[in-house]
Amino acid sequence: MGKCEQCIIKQFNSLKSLTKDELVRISNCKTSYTIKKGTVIFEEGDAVNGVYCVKDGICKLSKLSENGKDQIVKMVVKGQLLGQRSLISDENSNLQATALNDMEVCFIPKSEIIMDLQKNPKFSFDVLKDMAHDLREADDIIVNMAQKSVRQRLAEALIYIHDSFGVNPDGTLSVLLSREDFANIVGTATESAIRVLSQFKKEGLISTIGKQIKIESLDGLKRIE
Amino acid sequence: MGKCEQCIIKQFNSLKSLTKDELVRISNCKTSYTIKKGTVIFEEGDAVNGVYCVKDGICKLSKLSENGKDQIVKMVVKGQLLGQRSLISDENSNLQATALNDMEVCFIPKSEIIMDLQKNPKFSFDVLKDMAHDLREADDIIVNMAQKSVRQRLAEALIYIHDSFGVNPDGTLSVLLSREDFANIVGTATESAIRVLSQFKKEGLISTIGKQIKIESLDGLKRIE
DNA sequence: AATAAAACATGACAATTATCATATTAAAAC
DNA sequence: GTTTTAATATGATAATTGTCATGTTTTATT
Repeated sequence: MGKCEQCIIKQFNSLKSLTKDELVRISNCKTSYTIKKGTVIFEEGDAVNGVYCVKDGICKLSKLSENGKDQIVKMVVKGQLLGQRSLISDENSNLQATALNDMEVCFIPKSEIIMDLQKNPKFSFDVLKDMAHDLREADDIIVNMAQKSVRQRLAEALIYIHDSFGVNPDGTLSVLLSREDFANIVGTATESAIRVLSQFKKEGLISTIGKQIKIESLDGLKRIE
Repeated sequence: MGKCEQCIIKQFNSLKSLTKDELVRISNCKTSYTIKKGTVIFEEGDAVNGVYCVKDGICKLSKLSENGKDQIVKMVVKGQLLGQRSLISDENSNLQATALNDMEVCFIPKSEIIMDLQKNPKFSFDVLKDMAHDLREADDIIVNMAQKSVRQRLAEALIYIHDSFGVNPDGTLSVLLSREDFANIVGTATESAIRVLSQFKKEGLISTIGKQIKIESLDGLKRIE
């Protein structure tokens, strides 16, 4: 099994602020495993007793609403930490995490991380920065949900996914989502999301190869009012 | 001028985790003043170079959207800290803060707080918890915005304001908001907010005395589907 | 107190979005 | 390879919400 001290993934998240000794300690109690596409990693209401360091793959964080829809609030990709918040607030999770790909993760038990949070101010300040960033992102999402049309929100979702998670060699978005997932990101009915995507296709803003989506005109999408 | 060490307000926020020495130091460099209703405390894009400890009054945190509307993201009341996030992320504010009442605040310069964040793990863990809580709240707002009707959202906003900020002796909500503010919390047109409130009134769920709103049936509001 | 300016209210209508029905296509199971 | 199932697609229609017009009330100003 790999060692945290030597793991390159940690460069991309707060774990980089841990000392060598701390990393060695964590390395000894972590469990590293793979999660199959579609697996629910934790559910709403679950006690999440640790943090997942995502070595590969992507998962979605979503919340079930009363009308049966599953609003996607955030996506966590390679390099990021999953389950930070529940850990800190000492409450059960308010979100469900589901793997969108096959994932490779390391699970670090809560007790270890809490210890470091309490002893290493640099680490805890780093986590704080991460969280401040998430909060800022959440504010933007609130404003978008409240003030923009489905068409605008979907265009922005495509741009976001393109810019944040990148594209395959053939130019298609590297994160493969169902139309339902898109609807759940944007907060609309699946049919509406499908309709808008079809429209984008007609307008030449995107093209599709099966489920895969390729952005043909990033500028065009950005210009949508 | 009052001393932080003796201030009861700090009980309600993270400052309670500071040591006596730290509080004395902060007390010596804080400035305490009043802010008139309607004053913009800081704007989007401003560098917020400190934290406000709210001793009395309420303010709203909002973000301007492209269509000219001003989405309210959060309200900060007596006892809470204002400007935490911008402080931590070292970025300019993404939100505007506007006083809804006359406010009494203490302003603590950034450098002092950052020093404590880096030296007092208990304090920084407390701020972390606060932020985790805000994030959870933000998630809930996203889901509500995305999945619920204006009617439902407005009912929930009324319940939230009632439960979080309390009522006057005559039973009216203690936070006095314009219809436009309600619209900006719920993320709808002012006319729509007015219409829904009128409807609630007709249904006997609320009553009004001028701008003041009194909730007549909390259960009725909760039952709205 | 008279006037001006906001804020509140409501109607009429348009635009957006959801829902239901029903094809069509793609993927999974046998 | 065929059957079954799930995902995608599109039309028709209803429900929700936004916009514009206009009137009324409240609040502020002189």
